Amino acid sequence: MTMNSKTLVVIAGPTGSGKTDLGIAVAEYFSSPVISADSRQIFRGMAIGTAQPDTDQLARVKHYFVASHDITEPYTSGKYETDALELLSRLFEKHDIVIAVGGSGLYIDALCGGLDAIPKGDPEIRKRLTERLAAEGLEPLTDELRKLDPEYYEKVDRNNPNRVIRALEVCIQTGQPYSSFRTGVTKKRNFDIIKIGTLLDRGELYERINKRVDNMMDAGLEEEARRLYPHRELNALQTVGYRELFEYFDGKISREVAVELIKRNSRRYAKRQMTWFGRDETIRWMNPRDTNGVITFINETINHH
RNA sequence: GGUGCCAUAGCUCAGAUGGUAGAGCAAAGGACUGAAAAUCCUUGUGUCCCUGGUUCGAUUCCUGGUGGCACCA
Repeated sequence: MTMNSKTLVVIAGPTGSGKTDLGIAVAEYFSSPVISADSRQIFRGMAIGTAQPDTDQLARVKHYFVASHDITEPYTSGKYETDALELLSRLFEKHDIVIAVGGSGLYIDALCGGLDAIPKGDPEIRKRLTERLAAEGLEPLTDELRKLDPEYYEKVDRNNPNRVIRALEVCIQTGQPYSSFRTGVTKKRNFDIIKIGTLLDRGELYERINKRVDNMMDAGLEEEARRLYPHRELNALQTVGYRELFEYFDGKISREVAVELIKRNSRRYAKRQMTWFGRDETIRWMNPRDTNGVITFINETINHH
């Protein structure tokens, strides 16, 4: 039993499973702020498509990392780790419990376990590699990776351009193999972590996702996307809900098809999230509607520490 | 009512001159260390509409039915 111990309650789960509402309820109960762990809700101007908490919810509970950054500002999981930890240490001065809510598995892992200290990628190098990928294909890049980092070459998914380019850019920039920076060590945080996963029946989750997309369209997602269209190349907009509408704006698909694709891609995204979170054995899966059960679980867990 | 065409995976369809079948999409499973709502990998058994016949053997050919579509009345 440690006095003054601090606890981060993480609420994770697939998109559309009710993380936001549960997070608000739990935060209100503990009078805690919420820090979002979501790589897209962090941006301004994307409120509808990324299902950010609504104005009423934002008024009830203090939120961080929601609509806090401009879409033109490149953001990464590494920066999130730094920013979130710094914020947390300030919040823990006044709160014993802080709630983290989000669906970006890598961001949550960065926050809870840390990323290895790998130098930030140089945008120029990445740009060059990306151009080479477009011009020459992937093979010359994997060949180069074999020379610069044979160890990682053996284990990397060599069909995955993002992985290959990331490794290469680190090798080129630092002159050292990418794998030499990878320790796989989980950093110890100076606060306790309770992870809760929002678990819904697959059929129900998919129904909710489909319905939520219709609601987004009713709420003006198309207009939101039109405002963002000029920035369509930005990473922030490589996002379900916008890409499909951009295709519609380009006349490549009908509006109806775009909506169907948003639903389908949201479902696929949810499935990828479930795969990611399913690996995390520290997550306690609970019914997102069972607010009291979740609060009870949190209280009991804290008292046991 | 008549004639013709069609009926195969959740959907759209392909195919075997008779030896029980395969594409696309959908779907499912998985990977993931500074792009992560991104990116990538794997997975195809289904009364081949029903019934009877021919045949060693029928989903394939033939009879009859049922359903759909088209045209003619």
